[in-house]
Amino acid sequence: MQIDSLENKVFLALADPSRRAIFESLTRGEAAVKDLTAQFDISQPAVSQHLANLKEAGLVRGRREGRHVYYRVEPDGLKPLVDWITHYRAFWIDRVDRLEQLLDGMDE
Amino acid sequence: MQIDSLENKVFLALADPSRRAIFESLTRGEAAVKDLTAQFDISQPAVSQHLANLKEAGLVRGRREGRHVYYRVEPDGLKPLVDWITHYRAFWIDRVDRLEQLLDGMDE
DNA sequence: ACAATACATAAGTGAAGACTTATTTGTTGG
DNA sequence: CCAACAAATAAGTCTTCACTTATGTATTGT
Repeated sequence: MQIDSLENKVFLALADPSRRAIFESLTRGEAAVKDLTAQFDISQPAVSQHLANLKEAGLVRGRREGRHVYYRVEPDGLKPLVDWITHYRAFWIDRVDRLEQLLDGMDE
Repeated sequence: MQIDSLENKVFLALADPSRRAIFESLTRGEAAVKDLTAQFDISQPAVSQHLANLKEAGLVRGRREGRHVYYRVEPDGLKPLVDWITHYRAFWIDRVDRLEQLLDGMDE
């Protein structure tokens, strides 16, 4: 029994193709659950569950307007993912830098 | 029955915390299966299975040397992930740019 | 050659997860 | 108000998956 970090939630949320497809759709603009349900070949509850998952991961935000709930992408939602990547990317760049330094030193 | 794309494999591979931990460990340097098994609290077969998964996703590469198999990070392995992110990040930046253009236009 | 070491594969198990249908909860138009 | 619509939640099913133990496959040292 372990609390999952936001980072883990983001990775888990994006691991599912349907969820990524929903997220991608939302990057093209706000949409109500109804619209998303029409757009994909899964039931309305499935869509709602995916949205709840994305919301839990901080990737998406819901806004009620009358009978509809409009979802939109949360701008900083991908930050944990970006941070994770840049962290390890930075490591490689650092290694490359150090390699270059080494090579430069050998030139002299 | 559906082929899964490399993109999907990458997302799936990184969705598991143990697998991310193994990947992260490998960014700190090449390691044999034995070393990784010692490092984490799971069995050797579990480690091998995770490595096979990471390899299938193009995130990792194995090199046999005698009885040992040394694994290392595949430098371009994260590219699908980076591409995916920048694709949608580009969309937001574009939106921000257009918003700024609009605001600039209103100044005149 | 063979015992030992390192790793991979096989097979089984329990938990998590992605769906479904059925129902409940909000919210409005008539 | 209430019939109808929109979305969320409940409950059940079937699959996927992360592990385990057991076994197979390479590759050495002696």
